[in-house]
Amino acid sequence: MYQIYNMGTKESIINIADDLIRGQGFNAFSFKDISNTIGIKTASIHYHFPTKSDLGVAILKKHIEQFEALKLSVASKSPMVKLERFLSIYSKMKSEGKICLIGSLISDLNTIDENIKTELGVLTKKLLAWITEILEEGKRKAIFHFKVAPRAKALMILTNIVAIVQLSRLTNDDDFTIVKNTIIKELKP
Amino acid sequence: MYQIYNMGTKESIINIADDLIRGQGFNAFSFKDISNTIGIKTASIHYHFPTKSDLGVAILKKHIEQFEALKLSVASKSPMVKLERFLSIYSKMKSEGKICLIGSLISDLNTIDENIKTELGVLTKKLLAWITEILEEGKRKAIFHFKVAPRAKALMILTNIVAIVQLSRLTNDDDFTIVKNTIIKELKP
DNA sequence: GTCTATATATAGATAGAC
DNA sequence: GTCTATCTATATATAGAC
Repeated sequence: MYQIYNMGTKESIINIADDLIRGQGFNAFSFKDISNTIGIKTASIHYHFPTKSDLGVAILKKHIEQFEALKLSVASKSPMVKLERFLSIYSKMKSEGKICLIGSLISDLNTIDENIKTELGVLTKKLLAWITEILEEGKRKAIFHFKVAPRAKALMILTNIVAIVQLSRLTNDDDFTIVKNTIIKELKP
Repeated sequence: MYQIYNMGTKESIINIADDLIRGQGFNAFSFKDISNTIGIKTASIHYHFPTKSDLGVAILKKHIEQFEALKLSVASKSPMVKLERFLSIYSKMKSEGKICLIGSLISDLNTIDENIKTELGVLTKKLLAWITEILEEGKRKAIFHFKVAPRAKALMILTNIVAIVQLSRLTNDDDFTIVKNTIIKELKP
């Protein structure tokens, strides 16, 4: 309830750091990078986030909130629409030359603070559970067809999209679209 | 042909740095980490590898050589054996708590030296081409069954395994086995 | 809330002795 | 080939003025 006004700087820091993590990685970005972009001294960033880990946790909490909002916004839609909405987030990401937060932080898992790790676990499990739900609903309604357990299929799809948004930068940008389309195609009879 | 003897230190540096990259990430590991493990001063490491990037390139060339050797060693085997041999590398990796070199470096793509990037591209494309060949051969011999193009299917499998060896550290270690088994299962009729 | 100034640590890298 | 010593740069973080 407090701090309703003047939230601009704090949010700006979160958004810029988010972009930096998903563009350079957590260990490669620095407070100076934020400083250069936003026009604020590094010491001032520490006023909003005492440590780099605190900033990391804040970014994850933002993503968790955004995920919950997305989930809610398509709750009444068909499983196919839900799945396509999920995949479209990665299409946007790809077009912006970024990778996803989970994919960026997971490779640094052994070097990040325990608090970041915890929130990353929360986000990843929520996302996986949601994809599992979408697949279950789609199977029940005979929209999706697959042989394995819904959670196993959700793991397949999540790993496909998290990795291809990164790998396609090296193999071929079109590979992103190929994988995205194949995910959909393999769910059809 | 030169330097056949006394290669111990240089190879040790490569092997330890390899482990460090696949455990902590390229930007998180330092020459001091190697120094602590191998018992050699950081300045001495620079004698063998002038820059950190030179070391990175050497590690990638080692992986490319090892890949070529693996490919050759199973050339006469059935497609299923080849695929299982490929997947078993990731099983070993998983049991050692490591991730793969491609998966580790790809998330740092925007921060690594151009020379490393080039070699990473070589390794990734070679691996992808090999998986594609295996799938083509398997399809021709009616051992594997899949609807999409072999290269598209290879992208699906590669992204599955590269990402699950990382993600399963957060979701559930058993998820690695689930994905590995699902890859095989989905290739059967 | 942002600044200047500074503390402290660590990074990659080089020079030159042995 | 490895060492000591050092350079330069940059990192996260803190103290205290404004």
